[in-house]
Amino acid sequence: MAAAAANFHVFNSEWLCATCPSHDVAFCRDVAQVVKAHAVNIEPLKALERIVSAKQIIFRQGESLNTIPIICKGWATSEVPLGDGRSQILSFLLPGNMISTALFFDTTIPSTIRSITDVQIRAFSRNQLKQLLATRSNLFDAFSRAWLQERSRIDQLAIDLGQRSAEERIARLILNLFERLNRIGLTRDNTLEFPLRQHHISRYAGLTVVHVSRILSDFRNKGVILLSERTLTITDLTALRHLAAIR
Amino acid sequence: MAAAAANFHVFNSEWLCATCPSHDVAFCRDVAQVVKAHAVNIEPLKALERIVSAKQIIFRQGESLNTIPIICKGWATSEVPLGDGRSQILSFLLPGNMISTALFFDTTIPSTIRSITDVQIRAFSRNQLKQLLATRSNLFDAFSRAWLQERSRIDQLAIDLGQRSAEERIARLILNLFERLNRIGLTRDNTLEFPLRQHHISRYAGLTVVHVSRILSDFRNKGVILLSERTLTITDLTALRHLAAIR
DNA sequence: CGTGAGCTTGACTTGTTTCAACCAACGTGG
DNA sequence: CCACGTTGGTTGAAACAAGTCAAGCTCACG
Repeated sequence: MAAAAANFHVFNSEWLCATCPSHDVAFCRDVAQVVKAHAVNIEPLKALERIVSAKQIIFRQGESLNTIPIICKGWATSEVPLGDGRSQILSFLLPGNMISTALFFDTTIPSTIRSITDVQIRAFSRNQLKQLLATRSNLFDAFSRAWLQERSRIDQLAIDLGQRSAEERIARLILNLFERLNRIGLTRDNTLEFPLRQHHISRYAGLTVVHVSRILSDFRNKGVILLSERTLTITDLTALRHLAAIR
Repeated sequence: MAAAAANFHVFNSEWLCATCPSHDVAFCRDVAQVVKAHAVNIEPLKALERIVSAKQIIFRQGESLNTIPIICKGWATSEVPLGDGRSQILSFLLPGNMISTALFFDTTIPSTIRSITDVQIRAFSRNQLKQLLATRSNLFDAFSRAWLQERSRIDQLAIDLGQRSAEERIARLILNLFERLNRIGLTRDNTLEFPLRQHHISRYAGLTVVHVSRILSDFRNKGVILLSERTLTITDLTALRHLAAIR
């Protein structure tokens, strides 16, 4: 861990760190101008930097934290173990996401955070960030947006799990990830890095790995996606949207 | 609608209105002392009172509100329609619950609120409540708790929908409602008012009405619950807990 | 008295899980 | 460098949980 000044740009609900290669504003080709216009620089704050290798537990459910960690690079899961081996993934954390907005109000982390890929994290002091939030209204707004988005995402998951078929859930997951990565400039030509294993998808979508495998094969056979070597290409966006929404 | 001074007592995450019969502190027999000790009186605020009869839409998804409404009496749902007739109930709102803590940060209401029974609501001005929150730290804490609880409940729903069987989901729903009502003194001898129709349960638990009917019959036959005339008695709490948690 | 909302039950269908076998890729230690 | 276990993915057959369709029932209400 090393402390360093944080040159973050807060864009919509993403907290993008200008000093991380994958976040460099220049890297976000399409959104670069918008980011520059709306970005909030929170340079005065120091952030603890931490690098975690793939498949490690970063924070354990119930652990106490007095920092607000943000994912700068890599993918992680926020998941809740059930004790009998089962576990539900509540969200996939991508670059720019806070681990949990709930950490502003409670030091206890409600879910286990586990890295999928190698992950780079920067953690702000909760108190310092709180103070900064109080004085900078645009930063406060950015935080509100992040919070509302986190909330609406979990709502959406509950809706999907309650009402939608396996096919719809997986199609929607792919589309969501695509859109989130797209917003921060991490896609190109309908193609994205896709480090998820089938067991991640299954634990997010409430399905068995076997069934996930069948459905992905199905998508491939239908020609809507191309997936190999941790890279996913949406070859027929219209068809995928159709699979995602309509029964 | 009528404006009146609000003599609310904020207890844990419940916002109990002393002037509503069902909330009268005296009514909360078991928790009366605790409430008195921890209650935060927010008398200076005026609240708009509103009474809605059963099965009405109180607020429609996407509607704009600049108040924070609280359920004083009766039950309601927070639900998201899917457009094709399906809809997912995200939470049941009981006396003392805010319609949505998200209303602090966004005027747009993210779900449709519909009354189950006749409902009495009091709505605070968002701005006034915000100001009061800033000056009274115990009120702020109460709000944080309400927010975190709302959040943890929706997380729990997603977990249940993703990982648990129909039987488990329904058993857990009954236990949750029991505990929530118990906390505000609205149960006696393992018995609670139970105004839910099977279609409410089905839309919350992501099941068909038919299947809910079968499972409830099953619970009755096993002798764990008694349910008739909108009244539910848990006759075998241990067995119900067992059904709720263990596969 | 008729109509609609809510509940129950039976027979049948379907989506998803379970179990099992097998394969490919990969890292590791002898 | 090979033998080996581990992780991740695919496929088939059978079992099962939940959905669908349909009929009939009660009850409240205008």
